[in-house]
Amino acid sequence: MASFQAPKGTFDVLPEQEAARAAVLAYTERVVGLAGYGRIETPMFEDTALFARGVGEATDIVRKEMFTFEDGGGRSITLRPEGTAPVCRAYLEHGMHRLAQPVKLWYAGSFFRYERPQEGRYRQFNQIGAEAIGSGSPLLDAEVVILLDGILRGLGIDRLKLKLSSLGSTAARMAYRDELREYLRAHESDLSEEVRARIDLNPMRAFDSDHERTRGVMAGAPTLLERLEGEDAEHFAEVRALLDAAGVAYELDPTLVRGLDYYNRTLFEFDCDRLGAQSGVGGGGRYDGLIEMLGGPATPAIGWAAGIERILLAMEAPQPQGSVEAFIVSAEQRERAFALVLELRAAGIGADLDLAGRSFKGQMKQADRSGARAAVILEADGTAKLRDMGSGEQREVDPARIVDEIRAAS
RNA sequence: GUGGGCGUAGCUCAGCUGGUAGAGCUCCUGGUUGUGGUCCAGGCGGUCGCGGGUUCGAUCCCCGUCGCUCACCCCA
Repeated sequence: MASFQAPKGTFDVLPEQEAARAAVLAYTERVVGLAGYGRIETPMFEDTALFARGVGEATDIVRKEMFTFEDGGGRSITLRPEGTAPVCRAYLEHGMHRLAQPVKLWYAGSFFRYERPQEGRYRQFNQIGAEAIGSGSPLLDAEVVILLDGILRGLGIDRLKLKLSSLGSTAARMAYRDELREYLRAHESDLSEEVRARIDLNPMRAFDSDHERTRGVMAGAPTLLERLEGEDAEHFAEVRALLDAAGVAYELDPTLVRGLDYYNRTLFEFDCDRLGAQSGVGGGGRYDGLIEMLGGPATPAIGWAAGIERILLAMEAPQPQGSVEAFIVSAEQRERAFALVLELRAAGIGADLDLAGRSFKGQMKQADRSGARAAVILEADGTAKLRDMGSGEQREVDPARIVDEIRAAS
């Protein structure tokens, strides 16, 4: 038993798992790249206040899930729990409001949340995300939803469900929350203890309760979508029409609540039932007030994030890792084999040799395991043979022309 | 933070009502003076998570602790 293990909620990504992750990143880059998104990288940690203000003091993330510490200079630092606030910070810091709007950015990297791990949930996890800042057009709402939908489906994830809602304007949302709170208080005696405790903090959560009498109460509760008015209602109708036109299926879910304070208007989430309890693969929404909250000018924006680990869980078993093309087998000519391996690699051909002192038979076995299509057998008399590991065919080759022979064979 | 399940070889696991450990896979060697993917044989590999208790004796019972895992909360 090893004396050290990866810290709780963290994990190693082993070589055979990297290919699938790389594929997710490559595909994401292609899809968002075609839509004009440029990649941005922000620090793994930020000033704690950025998240406290940006994400919201009342959210679970800020109240109990942040990895916060003091640096040597007495500054309060937090390992980033999400990507939107940092990207907005960078937008402001680099004066991106001077660029043509909207500014389209995407990112991929690790995020940190101090939580009890479970399937699809880790303390250090990875996300891909996209943010489009500087436009309130419903076209942009539709674009980002379609991008994530395209990425997820393109990666082969099926049994995917898109839930869509709108929170309306911040003012409308606040008004609705007050109305809901009043409604809940009026029926307080029928509510479960947990729901009652959250009336002030997060009344929307009451819609998710399993408590029977609570459900009864909520069936008669006003919903946010019913309260959408004026421009908010128009905006949402337009987003829906655009998604319909694009053939993106969704279901309206007025109870959809994302646990971050900065959202307004369009809200969406992709669920996959292959994931168990943590069924959310990714989601996002519009956050027209965030930039202003961070000290910038009023700037509309929208974005999403998706969990790479959850994407991987939802995907079919992925493809195997890469392998070398040629494996050099030799009995007592390791130096010669080594020199040949170096020569092949220099020529751009993946090559390897036995590095464990194996018997001849063991070397052939390793050649097989390595996935190499060709094995080169160096004989004691200086001659060489080229063996096709797929067909088993083998022939003598000119030792001086091995690189060419292998190149020709592949 | 709360609750359930589990912690025996690198991996997956077995171990009956307590008598100081087994299998399969993997890996190495041999079966073929050298040729892999099948098969056969042998071998390497374990402080039975850790600490304490009960007992003549504990992997097996009890307590504690750490870890993993699933779920709640919430979220990726």
